[in-house]
Formats: sequence, structure tokens, C-alpha cells
Amino acid sequence: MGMDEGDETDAGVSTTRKTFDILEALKVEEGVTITDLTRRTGLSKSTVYRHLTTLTDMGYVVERDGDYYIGFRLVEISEQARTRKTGYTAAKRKVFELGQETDERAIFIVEEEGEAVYVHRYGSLSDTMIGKRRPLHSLASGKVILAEWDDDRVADFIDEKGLEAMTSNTITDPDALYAELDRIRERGYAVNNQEHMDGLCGVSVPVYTPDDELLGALGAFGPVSRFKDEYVHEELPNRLWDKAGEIRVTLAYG
Amino acid sequence: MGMDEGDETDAGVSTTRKTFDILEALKVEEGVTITDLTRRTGLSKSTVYRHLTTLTDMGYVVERDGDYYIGFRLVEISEQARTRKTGYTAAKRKVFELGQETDERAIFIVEEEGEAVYVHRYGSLSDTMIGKRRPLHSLASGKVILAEWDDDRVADFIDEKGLEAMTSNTITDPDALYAELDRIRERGYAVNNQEHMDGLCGVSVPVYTPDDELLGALGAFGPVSRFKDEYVHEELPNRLWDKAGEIRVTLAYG
DNA sequence: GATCGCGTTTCGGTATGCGGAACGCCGAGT
DNA sequence: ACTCGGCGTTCCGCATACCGAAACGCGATC
Repeated sequence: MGMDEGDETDAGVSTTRKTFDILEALKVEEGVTITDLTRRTGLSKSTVYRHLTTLTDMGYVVERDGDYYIGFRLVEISEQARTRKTGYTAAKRKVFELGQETDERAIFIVEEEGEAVYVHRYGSLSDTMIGKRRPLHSLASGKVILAEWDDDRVADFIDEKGLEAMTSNTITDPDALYAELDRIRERGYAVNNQEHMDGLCGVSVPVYTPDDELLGALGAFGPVSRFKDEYVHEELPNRLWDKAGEIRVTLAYG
Repeated sequence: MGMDEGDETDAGVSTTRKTFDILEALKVEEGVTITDLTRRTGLSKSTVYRHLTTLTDMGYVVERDGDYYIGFRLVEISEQARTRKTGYTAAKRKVFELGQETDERAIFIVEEEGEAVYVHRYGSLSDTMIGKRRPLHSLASGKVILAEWDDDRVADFIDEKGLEAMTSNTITDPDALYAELDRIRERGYAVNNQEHMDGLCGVSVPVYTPDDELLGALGAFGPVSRFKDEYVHEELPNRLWDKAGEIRVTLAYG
């Protein structure tokens, strides 16, 4: 392209990038037409057309009445990530039970590339959050994961990602974070007091495999009004520990 | 490529095809190396390398210790398909309840491109089946969907897909299928007696939206030994109708 | 019946994806 | 110690297959 500086990432296959630009655009809004997609992606109409033809031909995108949708064949591929470890599937069931029993939102979260990823969720019908990514330091579940790392690794994380403030309660000071992680290690559970979103509190515990590897974090969250002292520091941690233990047992014995 | 006949599909972007060949290969087996992928895909090593670089750079694939995995960023895109309709998410919860209450495998299935696709499933921990595709005529849930179509559309389906025998019980005769669909329309539920896999029986009912559109099929299945007359024709249909009705109500009122 | 907007197709130039081959590294084998 | 094999990575020249502009055809709308 004749640029002087090229520290922007342009390695690899640019055609593939275009394909995924289109898929990401389809993700944002459903039932999109070709001309919509040209607007959204900035690609030429014929390019969008050719890519969509390829994608529908392979079944990754589905066309209905001129509108395009993400197809279920993509689900099949991506499900590989969610079933990578048997523990993930075991966690799915426990998230559901937890949600039913507590009547709170329940989540199972793992770390990928320094971010918290929702793997399973029980909660609102409209938005499943699954696959969405959040900063580790702003969630109870994220802090649980950080608490498993040694200080060097946490320092690297802070260097790379920073401690962005999501609310006025977000921990943005590294020393405060280290202290918080120590507290979590000591207690065995993490609390999020409106650090990610105003009005939302959460509690989370680590989930271990039978050979003591960290599998992810199991958490429950809800409105601050419900999250009183005894609930946050007694009832929820105990419930969560129970479920985490059950996952571990499931993995150990059938 | 210098072929005489070209009725094979080669429309569109062949680079994108290569990308998805790699993703599909990653789906099959986890933690695969680059050389593994060259073997599996038949592409040259440098091509695989370039594509993987692009995919990891975008976050759709994750590399750990030289092994490559499907990343959660793909989950985020594909989740769009599973949440396309609010009813799908409502069904998720009901599938879970159903599984818990009956202690059978429970599924919610929709049709895409003339195939039955597992959208939600409660059951074994190791294999979630989600996103997998099955012939419509071989499942109770698939037959429920076929029963919603008029005879012309079913005829088109038979023309295009055929009625492959999965077991000795699979309905392979068009007239038998039409008769079976009539029976399903009459009863309001479908039964699968080892038509998909020997030893497995299933029962399924249609799920409708408040404006009487078909959303999908809700089903339960398990070993033939448990699927006695009263269970198959009374208890399970009643339970399934209840759950399907609850989905409908959920969609109508918050 | 004219005009707009859409999906589709054509077409020529060239960027760009391709695979063969070479490199450097590591670990295993003798 | 030296070799050898297998791996990931890089280089490079060629041809191809991807690209965007533009034109086409169709249907709806006024």
C-alpha cells in the first residue's frame, strides 16, 4: 500500500480478514442485506457479494429472503472451544443449578488472552453474554483468576492491559489490586462491589480440576440491594464452593 | 485447474475456503500442530502457517505451547445464531428443566437448510452435540418439523435429501413418511422408535411462538428399555407440551 | 413509465496468496 | 560429538484469484 510506517498488523491473509469483517458485521445486527454490509464493512459491493456467496455455499452463513444470518455451522466449530475440557461442560450444569437455586445471574468464566470470557451463563433471556470478553480486574470471577497467578504474571497483565476504570469502584491502583488478590487468596472467594457496573455486585470462587489445575471461575451476581453482608460473605461463598467442589468430583469420578 | 467439467462448486473465494478447512480440521482434533494441519488439510505448510498467523492474530484461534485451538472469539460470533430468536434462549432453560425432571436427554432442535440442528441439549458431559446436524426424517424432533410443512415441501425435501436409512427402523418409504406425519399432526407429538440409532427412543413436540409460528422442536430421548407405552404416549407428551407452552407464555409476557 | 435501489455479473489490472525450498532450532539416536 | 530428522519460520518468484468500478436487469415506488 506504499506506507512509510507499517507497525500496524497486516501480517497474514487479508482476504480472510475481509471474511471475518463480514461475519463480525453480521454478528452485530441480524438479517442484514448486502448493501448494508458494504456500508458497515467499507468493502465494495462485489467483494461482499463474493464473500457472502462463499460463506453461504459453505453453510456458515444462511440467506433467507435476501437477508443474511450467521449459520449454525459456525456454532458447530465454535462449540469445540466450549467443550475443550470436560470440566467446561460439567460447569454448564452447575451454573444452571446455581442460577435456579439462588435466583441470581450465574456465570462460569475462563481466561483467554488476558481477558475474562463468559463460557456459560444463566440469566436474562435476551442477552446470553456467552463469548463476550471483559477486563479481568473488573469482575469477581476475573479477580479469582488473577489471584491464581503469581505477582510477576499479574504485573505483566497490568502492563499489557492496564487497569481501566469501568465504574468509580473499579480497582485502578496496582497496589490495591495486589492487596485485593491477597485477600482473595486468603478467603478463597472474590467479591465485586459495583466495580464493573454500577448497581451490580458479584461473588466468585475458583474451580479446580481433580489434579488441582484452575479450570475457571464460578460466580453469581445481582443487584446491590440484595447483596448484603451475610449473603455475600457466607451464603454465596458456601453455595459456590459446594458447586465448584461438585464439578471437581464429577471430573474425578464419572 | 484445467478440468473438463466444472459442475463442482468453486464459486467465491477459495482463500476463505482454505481458512475454514483449517478451522474444521481444528474442530476435529484439539491441540494440533502446524504440520498436523498440513497433513489434515492437504495445504502446503507455508499456507497453513500464514492462515494460522492471521487467525491467531484476530483471536479466532489460540496458540498454546505450539498447539492450536479454536478460540472463544468464534463462540461470540456463532452465539448470534443461537440467540437469533428470543425463543431459542427461552428454550434453553426449558431443555434444562426437562432434563432434570425426566432424567432423560433433552434437546431443542431447529431446522436449517433441510437438516435438524441441535441448538440446546441436556445430557452427557462429554459430547454436547450442539451445532451438529442430523437428517430430519430420522429424529422425533425432525419429524415434528416435517409435520409442520405441507406435502409439497416435504416432497421437495425427500427429493433433495432422500430418506437415508440410519437403522433398520428408519422410515425410508415416502408414503410411510406421509402417513407418519399425518399421525404426528393428529396426535401433536412425534415418537422415534430406534429410527436414528439402535437402542434409542425419543418423543418430541413442536414449540410455537405467541403468533403461532414454529420455533423448533422440544424433545426427550433415552434407552429403549425405559420407553414403555404409557411413558411414551402419556407422560412424556404431557411434560413436553407443558414446557413448550411455557416457552410460548414466556415469549408472550416478559 | 421513469427513477431509484437493490442483487448480480462482467472485466481487466495487479496486489496477493501460493507452494517449493532453504534456514535455524531442538531433541533423539548411535 | 556428531548426525539426522522433524519442527516452525522465512524467503521468493510466479501465476492466479481477488479486487473494485462499472454496467446490467429487475422490482418496487411515486
